[in-house]
Amino acid sequence: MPQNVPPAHPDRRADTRNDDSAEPRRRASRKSAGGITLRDVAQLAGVAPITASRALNTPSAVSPKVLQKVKEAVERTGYVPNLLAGGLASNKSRLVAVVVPTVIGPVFQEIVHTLTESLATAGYQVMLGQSGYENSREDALLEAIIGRRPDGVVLTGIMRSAEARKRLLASGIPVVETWDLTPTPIDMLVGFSHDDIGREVARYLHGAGRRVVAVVGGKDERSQRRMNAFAREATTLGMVAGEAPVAMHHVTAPTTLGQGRKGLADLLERQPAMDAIFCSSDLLALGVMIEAQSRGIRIPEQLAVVGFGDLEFSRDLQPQLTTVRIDGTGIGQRAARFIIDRAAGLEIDEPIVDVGFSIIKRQSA
Amino acid sequence: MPQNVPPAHPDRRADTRNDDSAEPRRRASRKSAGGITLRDVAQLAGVAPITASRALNTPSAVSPKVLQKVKEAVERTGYVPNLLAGGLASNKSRLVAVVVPTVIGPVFQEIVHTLTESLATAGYQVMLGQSGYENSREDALLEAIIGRRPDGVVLTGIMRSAEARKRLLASGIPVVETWDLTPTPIDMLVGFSHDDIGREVARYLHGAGRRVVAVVGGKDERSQRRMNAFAREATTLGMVAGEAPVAMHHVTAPTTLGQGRKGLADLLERQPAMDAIFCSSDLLALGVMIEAQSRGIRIPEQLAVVGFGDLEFSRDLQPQLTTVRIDGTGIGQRAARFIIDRAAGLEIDEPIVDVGFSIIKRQSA
DNA sequence: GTGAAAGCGCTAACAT
DNA sequence: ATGTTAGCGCTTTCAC
Repeated sequence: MPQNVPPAHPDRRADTRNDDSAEPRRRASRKSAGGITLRDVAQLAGVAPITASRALNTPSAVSPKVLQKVKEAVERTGYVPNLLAGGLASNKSRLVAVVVPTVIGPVFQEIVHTLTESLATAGYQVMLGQSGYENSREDALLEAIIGRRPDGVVLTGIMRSAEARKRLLASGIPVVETWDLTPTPIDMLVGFSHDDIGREVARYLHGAGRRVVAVVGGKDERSQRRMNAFAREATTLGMVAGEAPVAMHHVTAPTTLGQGRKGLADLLERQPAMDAIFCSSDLLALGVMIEAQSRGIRIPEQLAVVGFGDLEFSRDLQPQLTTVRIDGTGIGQRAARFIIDRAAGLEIDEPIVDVGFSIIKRQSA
Repeated sequence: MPQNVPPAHPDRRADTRNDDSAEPRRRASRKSAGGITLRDVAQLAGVAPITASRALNTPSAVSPKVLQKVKEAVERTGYVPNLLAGGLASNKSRLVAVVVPTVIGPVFQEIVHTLTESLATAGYQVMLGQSGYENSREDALLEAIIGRRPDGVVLTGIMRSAEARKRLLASGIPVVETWDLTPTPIDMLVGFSHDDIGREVARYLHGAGRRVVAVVGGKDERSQRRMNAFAREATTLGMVAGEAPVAMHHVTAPTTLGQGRKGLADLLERQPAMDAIFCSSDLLALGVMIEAQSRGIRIPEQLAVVGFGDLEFSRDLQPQLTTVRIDGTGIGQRAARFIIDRAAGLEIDEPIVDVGFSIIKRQSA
């Protein structure tokens, strides 16, 4: 005789169709999304919902037979777990917020790409936020992020207000700051020193025999730090014309090729003696090169050009561009690992990483 | 005043436990995230949770007095609504999945940027997905997306497998396809015709007096369509050398400047008579220009070059690059609007939009 | 290894 | 205008 199993998981929705004479009218059950739920899968597999859940999340915790049945049921129904519900119940959203000033421009592409890839592989999705170069809607963005209860936040290239800092800290969400070495990180950090870069580039040009340097640089804070460190070091090394300070041409971010062209034109007037230019992006450097070429200035003979970013095209320019390379992929991977490890409850022994940079020596300088 | 009343025991006698003592044995309550919840805010404001909810979501539905009190309570506690819970309850996640082949490269930047911006303004967040140019992990990606129950999906520049198509359709999530004009869209569509572009560019070059054309193009499907349409039209117009087909140099996506240089070198051998090249990206075009320059080939006198994408730098090149402009911002805005309107339950009268393109005539062709 | 109960934090539906 | 109730779909906790 077939054992009459009492309904292990009564269907509440079906309940509403029962006769309503015995009791005052039952409330209409609220409408569900109508999709397949874990309950449906479990029912089909003949197990309790929790068992189906375990079969999907910790397969080793159920018997092979059950695993098989559940898998079949999933297959048959096309069930896709509701991660909103799962996240609410488990307090793990498997979502990581990535904040960049903007995705326009080549600067943060590599890091966004790598984060998205690495995290996807580990079962996390990336939520994208753009902070702009102004601090305007930073609060709204922060609210949107915290509201999703992400398992981590990766901050790239932005200056956060003290208020924002406090709220993030208070939220308890793991935070990885990148693209800089701040003295007092909120939590974890993967970056490099903009000051060091400026200094090293100055030394490199000095070693290459350059005597009067100039700068085309973006106005954003980090670019400024590279440029100022460069100018200081250059001055120390005597790479200036007489008493004049290092000539600097400032442009607004995001930097463009056109700004590079204008930059050279401007600097040529202000400091005709210069024989080397440090640009705060490869795009600016390309602009400088194109402008130089159209004026018959030969690179590197008359003018050395150094870029920043090592964009994909830089090695194929004519002449090949000497530039500063940042390992965006490495930064992304480390940041992803930090978040994943933290979510797994692992200890992070060294939460601050300096990934450094390298000067890629090519023909232009 | 609302108390922490122990949950009223549901009238379930089906429970077969027979050792139930008179006193309800208290299980350890499951740990909560520990954060401030709506309940806390409501309590502080002296109202029911639902009233606090209304104060936040539909302020017009509550009295000014209550609104004020709730706002104060939010302020005091630093409460941030849990959107996971809200999404689960309301069946609206306020999340939009955006899928691009890759964020590397300039092609999809504008659209991702605009979508993120527009949707953020409307209170939606963007979840980023990268499909790669292969169809490999498309299924895993789809699962990750559907699992979040987004209010919309924007698909950009990808070929979806029939299986993926079916699942998306079945999920009931509003879908906006972009970057192409497919004959049978899943749902909504904002795109342009790659065939038309190829055709128009051929006509333009013909009108400019060019007689033998060639192509440097990416191997991805849409690039191919532009290139093939271009070659067909060029052949029709007689822009070929004798019986020879239009010379085509194929490169793998993402396209690079270096590939453009190699492309010109290759084409120069295969079709020395050519006087015009259509490139499937501005980066390729720049490569062609640089290679031409290093060989002493004058543009546009000896060789006309047309790009695709109208990157920011293209107008600042020497000579300025003639190219095809796609309004990525416009596409992003329309796609965002489609999703927002659909989420608001509005009718979409014309769910298929052809945003067209324009040939930006500059010096290179 | 499996399951019942009890929520996670919020909102829809109904009631006042 | 405000409150009560009952879930949304899942996982944690505890029990066997």
